[in-house]
Amino acid sequence: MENKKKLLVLVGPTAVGKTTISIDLAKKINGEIISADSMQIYKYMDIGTAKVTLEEMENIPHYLIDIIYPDEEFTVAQYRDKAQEHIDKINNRGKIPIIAGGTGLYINSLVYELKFTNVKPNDELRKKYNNIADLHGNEHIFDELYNIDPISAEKINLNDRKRIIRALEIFHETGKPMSYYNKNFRKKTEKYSLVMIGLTMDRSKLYSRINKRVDLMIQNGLIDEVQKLLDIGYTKELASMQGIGYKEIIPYIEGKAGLDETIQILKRNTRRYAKRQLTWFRRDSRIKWIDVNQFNSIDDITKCILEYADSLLI
RNA sequence: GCCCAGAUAGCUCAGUAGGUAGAGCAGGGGACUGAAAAUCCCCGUGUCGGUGGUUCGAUUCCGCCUCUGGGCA
Repeated sequence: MENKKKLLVLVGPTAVGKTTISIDLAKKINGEIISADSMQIYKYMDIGTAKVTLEEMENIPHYLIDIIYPDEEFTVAQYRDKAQEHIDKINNRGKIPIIAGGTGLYINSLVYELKFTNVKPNDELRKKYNNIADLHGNEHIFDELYNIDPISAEKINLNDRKRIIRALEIFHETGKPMSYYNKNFRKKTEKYSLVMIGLTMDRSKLYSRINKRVDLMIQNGLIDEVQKLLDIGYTKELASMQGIGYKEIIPYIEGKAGLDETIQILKRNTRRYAKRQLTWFRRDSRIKWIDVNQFNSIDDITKCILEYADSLLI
């Protein structure tokens, strides 16, 4: 029997304490950390993404943080390729890779047999379809999709323009409908000796942590950080600038919103994001959930994780 | 102490010419496959402040009480 590579995945909503716990865990199991966070990949975006600092890392190697500039494009497929490389290398060194992060799609790209088509984003095509939809309504492009790929069209809402366009894009580039590629939609990977841990806590406690963290971000200079990004020339249209903590601050900098209002919206959007993350991760039955409030210390939480992960420690 | 205005969903408020009520925000649930911190879908029962009265029936009308604003002393 072949020796499967080991993989420990640590997920959870924003502000639940993933960073601290992942580092403590890495120290105890001789692990290295691979981030699964779609915003921490960007350089210069530190405060708003609650990025780990060098000091916090405590010499534990971290990967896939600060890997591109905010105006560069990045996709899940790239993430998956890079992450898999790191997983292999860390295993080869006799250490345990820990995926830690909150971006569900990135996690799924490693933990399911996602067969991405080889259709890369086509900005021109996307622009074209956006224009059509602006002029004639979503119905127009939705109908086009329905004619070529009714199966996918059934699953996509008329208002979800992004997905309609992506499905059209796939057909346009390959001549085959998206549903053709999505046959093994939710096939769990068997590639790894895998343990998945989810961190959670009482919703109201999580929300007050989020609110406090946002206040702290503002205190620590989030507004300056956003201002600097704008000064460099990174515009609000960039995917990176759509991140929570950036898209809300820009109207304030532009004088279109007051500070209190801005902070309220930022807190709310972060709360909603945490909720969506929980929705996403709840779907994966492999995740073993840990309510972090039931423990008195980080050390106790890590010990609990180690019990779940004993199969990796042999 | 007196006069006036309020008291309805977690918050701000609307409403019922008497037949037990609905918006916004907040919040909850869900979807998701190369933009994902993105994008999208669904969800509103609450002693209508308390108590007594009128009435077949009161959150709605009347009395008293409590509380909160504002005004007069």
